[in-house]
Amino acid sequence: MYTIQYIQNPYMEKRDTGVTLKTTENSMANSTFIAEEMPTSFALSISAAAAASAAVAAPSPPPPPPTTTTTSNSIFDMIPCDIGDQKGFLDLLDINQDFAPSLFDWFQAGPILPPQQPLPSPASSALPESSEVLNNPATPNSSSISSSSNEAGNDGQASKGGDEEEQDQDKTKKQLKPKKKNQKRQREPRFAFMTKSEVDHLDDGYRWRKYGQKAVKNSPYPRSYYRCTSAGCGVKKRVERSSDDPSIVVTTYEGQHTHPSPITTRGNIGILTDSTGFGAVSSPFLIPQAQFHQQLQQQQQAYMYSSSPTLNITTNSSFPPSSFSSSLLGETPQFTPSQSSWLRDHGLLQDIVPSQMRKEPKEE
DNA sequence: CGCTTTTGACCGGCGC
DNA sequence: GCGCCGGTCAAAAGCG
Repeated sequence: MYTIQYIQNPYMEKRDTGVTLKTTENSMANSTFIAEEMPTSFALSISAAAAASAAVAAPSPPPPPPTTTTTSNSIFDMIPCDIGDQKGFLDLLDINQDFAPSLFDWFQAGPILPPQQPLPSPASSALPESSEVLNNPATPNSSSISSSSNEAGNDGQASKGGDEEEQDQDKTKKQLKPKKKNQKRQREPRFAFMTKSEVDHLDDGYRWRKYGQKAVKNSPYPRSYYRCTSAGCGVKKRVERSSDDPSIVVTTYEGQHTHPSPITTRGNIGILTDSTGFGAVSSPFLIPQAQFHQQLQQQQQAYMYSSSPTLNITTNSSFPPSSFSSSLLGETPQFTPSQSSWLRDHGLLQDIVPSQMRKEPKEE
């Protein structure tokens, strides 16, 4: 099972506000995504075993303990992490804050549609500024984010290609990009989650190339930096093991993929597909925004009519499927077709599914 | 041979 | 201004 929690400051502490996504599947694990400042916490549970069922937790009640004990191998066991940034998760995502960001939103990191059905849940107001999501599940690969910093990151770097001349100048400058000083580089939306895993680098369906590794202060474990290998795709991710709990891996994603997941392409995601409808998975990263919006709208409508919504996202953002309701905590959550597709489209399930499941279905 | 990982150097931001 | 730290670069090594 995966437990996903949304925490405001994942890193430092798991806050109340959190969403927990729990999935219990064969080999699934628990992950918790935490988004900063998420007003309410919600939990989502998915039981993969059943085939893609998921439930979302309800909003208000005190957030469940972040630590779940499951094990899985994919990213999807998330645990709350903290992303260093102070910025709100929404900011990072570039999401309209009016709509409370949801975990899903986060995943998709894309623009969100206006809520068609305002959720009753109050949490919304709170979302103001958090920006990162963490999850603390206990599964195979989890990681937490720490986006804090200032990141000077580089997204902005255009550098490389940019001017070769610069390179000539100095090697010293090699990496420099003429960034404008005043202009801090804009950070791409980031999303972090923690997963309990023995493997540091989780298989999330995309291909990554490691471009750096740094020792982390106050932690015996190094942080690894990965970049999506697809041409033109600037998505990056950081992976580090929690010093508090070595079994937990914190993964932070930054940016949006501009291409489909190799896995998807290959049809690896099958797991949930067929029966569950997770099939044609397209993670949020994969979908062009315009298209994504359309899908969302359609999906939203679908949700509205969904007869048995099991998941509920409590943020004010109605966005994601309002149908996700928290009804099923603890039990095997089930996704309605529309829900499934929603998750799928947003990359939730896809991302959440442990690689194991995708690759080698286990029994657990 | 091509791609990925390793690893030391370097840069920019931030705090003191 | 200086030092620390996070993040990135790129050459070299490793691997299939």
